[in-house]
Amino acid sequence: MSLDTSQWNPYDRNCPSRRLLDRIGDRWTVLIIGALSDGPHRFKTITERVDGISQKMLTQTLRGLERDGLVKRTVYPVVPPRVEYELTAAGRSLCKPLAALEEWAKEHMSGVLAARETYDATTVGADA
Amino acid sequence: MSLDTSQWNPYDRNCPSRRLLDRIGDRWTVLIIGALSDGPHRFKTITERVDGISQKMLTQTLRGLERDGLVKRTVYPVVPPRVEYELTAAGRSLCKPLAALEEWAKEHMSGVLAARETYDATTVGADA
DNA sequence: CAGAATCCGCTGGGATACTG
DNA sequence: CAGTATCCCAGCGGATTCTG
Repeated sequence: MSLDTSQWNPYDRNCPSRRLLDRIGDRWTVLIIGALSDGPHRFKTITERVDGISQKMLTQTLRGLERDGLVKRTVYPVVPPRVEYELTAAGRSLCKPLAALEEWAKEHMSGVLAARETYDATTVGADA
Repeated sequence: MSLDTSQWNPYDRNCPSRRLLDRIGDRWTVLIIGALSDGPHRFKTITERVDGISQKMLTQTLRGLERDGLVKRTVYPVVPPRVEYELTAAGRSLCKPLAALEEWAKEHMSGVLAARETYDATTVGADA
């Protein structure tokens, strides 16, 4: 592939890679990619897997991912409509990094919770 | 450490791990952790490294990271003030996953850009 | 079922001014 | 230098309604 990664620098406010980082770090993107990591799924299935996502945000995020070439959208001309979403090769390559993030979150959840208690207890003076 | 990760599920809207995922996927968190990955740094240094971040967001994000036990804040009682931020052990464990994300973004930037052009060209009908 | 469209509140986040 | 405090706007994103 011979990719020149040196030309992209997310630490520069004007670099497109910063916005890409925004997208993939997006609250819903992480979960949607995760939900699609085991194969193609219908719109409704994703809604169920990603608990609490609104239909608007799901559509919107999927469109963005499709535009970025990370997800492929397939419409089956049947009634009622059947639309399936699946990761492209690029999309699949995102699975591992995002899964790692998910894994990190789960592993450190209790530690973070504990740290917060300590912090909040130490930061006395905010209460009446 | 024997961590029971099975109790956390970010796909559940009420699980705290979803919010943690939000935090670490945050636009600024990724860059700030990255900026601190090579050692302690002063407030101003981070501002310069993370191009375009406002002092408000830097303070706010750093406070959140400190509260979560990912960053340690050290104040040197000198004048003018000198405050250094450094990653804790937990914070350092986040470096690799986030660096992977950054790396992914840089590697796939050009592909994504190309995909967008194709998509936008295909999606004719939005104009005029 | 899959989605488009609309209304709208909330807050993320920038700009600016002030302080220790 | 390292913040804190305010003002304020844009847009994220939820709820609801309507359609093919």
